[in-house]
Amino acid sequence: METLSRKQEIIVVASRLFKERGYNAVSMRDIAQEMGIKAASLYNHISGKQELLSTLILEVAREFTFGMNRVVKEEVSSIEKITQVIELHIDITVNFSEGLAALNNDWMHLEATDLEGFVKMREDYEENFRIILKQGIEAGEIQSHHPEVMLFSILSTLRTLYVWYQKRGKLDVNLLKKDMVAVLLHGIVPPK
Amino acid sequence: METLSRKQEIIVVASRLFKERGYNAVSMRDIAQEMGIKAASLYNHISGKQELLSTLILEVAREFTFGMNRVVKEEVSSIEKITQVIELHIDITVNFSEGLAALNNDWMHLEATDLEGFVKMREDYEENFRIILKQGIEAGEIQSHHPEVMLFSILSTLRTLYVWYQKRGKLDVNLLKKDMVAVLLHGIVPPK
DNA sequence: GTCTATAGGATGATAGAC
DNA sequence: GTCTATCATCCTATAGAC
Repeated sequence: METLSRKQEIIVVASRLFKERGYNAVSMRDIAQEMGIKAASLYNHISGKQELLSTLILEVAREFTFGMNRVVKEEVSSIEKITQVIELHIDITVNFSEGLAALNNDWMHLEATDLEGFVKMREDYEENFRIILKQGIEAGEIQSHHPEVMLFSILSTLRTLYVWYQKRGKLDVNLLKKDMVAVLLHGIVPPK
Repeated sequence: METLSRKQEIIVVASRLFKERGYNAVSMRDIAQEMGIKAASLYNHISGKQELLSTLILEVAREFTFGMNRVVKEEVSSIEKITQVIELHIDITVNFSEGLAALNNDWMHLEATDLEGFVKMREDYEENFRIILKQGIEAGEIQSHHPEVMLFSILSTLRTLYVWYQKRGKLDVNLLKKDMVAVLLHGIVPPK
């Protein structure tokens, strides 16, 4: 239990450095120095640098997969599902903001087996989102624009949220959800 | 003139690799191998790895600064200015997509003097965009949501466009502009 | 759990031959 | 303009003492 706590501490430090400089620009010495120990000591708690990356990324990826699967099963309108997806992203941003940086920027540095699993989860996630949008279009709840443009537009906003959320002082989460849903669903131009 | 062409060739190869793996995961040996020469030979054309990064990033950053300054001077409505900014991003995405990856992901690896200049340009750019939004709100052209949410939402979509533009087969640029403006300005929900 | 010492290899860059 | 050879430094990771 003591080692588990120490391991977690390493992961927290590593995630902060990965976020600031990227996986490849952070050395084991950097992480160790930040903790006040020597690099060799890290290996008593973790198997290597790769473990840090995959732990960080896969934990967050599973949150997304789990959350999306929950939303898909709901028996509500497409608009309501999209609202819930937006809220899911904001919740994950608030709770896993450090891991999100690794997931967004360093996923390609995962080792082969982890990479494969990650890409699969990501594709499934996008496909579920795509289906929700298409169902909304069929039901007349959503504009019949090219669904890919909408999917991409919403997803890139939500995926980058972690960068911006920390730069501003931590905002009220419920207010942020409300504003974000409004802007992403209805745009910035008032109705005529 | 011959050397200039060779130099350009190196930059093209480097930008592709940087985009795929990130600046720190690409070695001079990787770049050289891709060109069929040895790493040492690269130094006849460029001063070092840093020059490749700063050349790529600053070229694109200047395009943004130049384009934004042009839009700001126009005597048109705020909505029209935002439309022009969206089109500016799409034009740059189409013409400088490789450099955009470096700008988005590896700007923090610029050396001190270049980094300073880049951050300044980026802040000025955002501030100009912010002013356009605020003017639009005052004029009643734009919803009075928190301007930061709108700014962030639009900018993160536009900044990530390069990832998505290449994944799909190259789309018709004018159609993309039209769809993008529609989604970003009016959202995805049809007017009641 | 942390240390020192070190293996074994990659990295950016230079010197000098051709 | 490209090569070989090489330097000095950094990297991840291991072995073994305390």
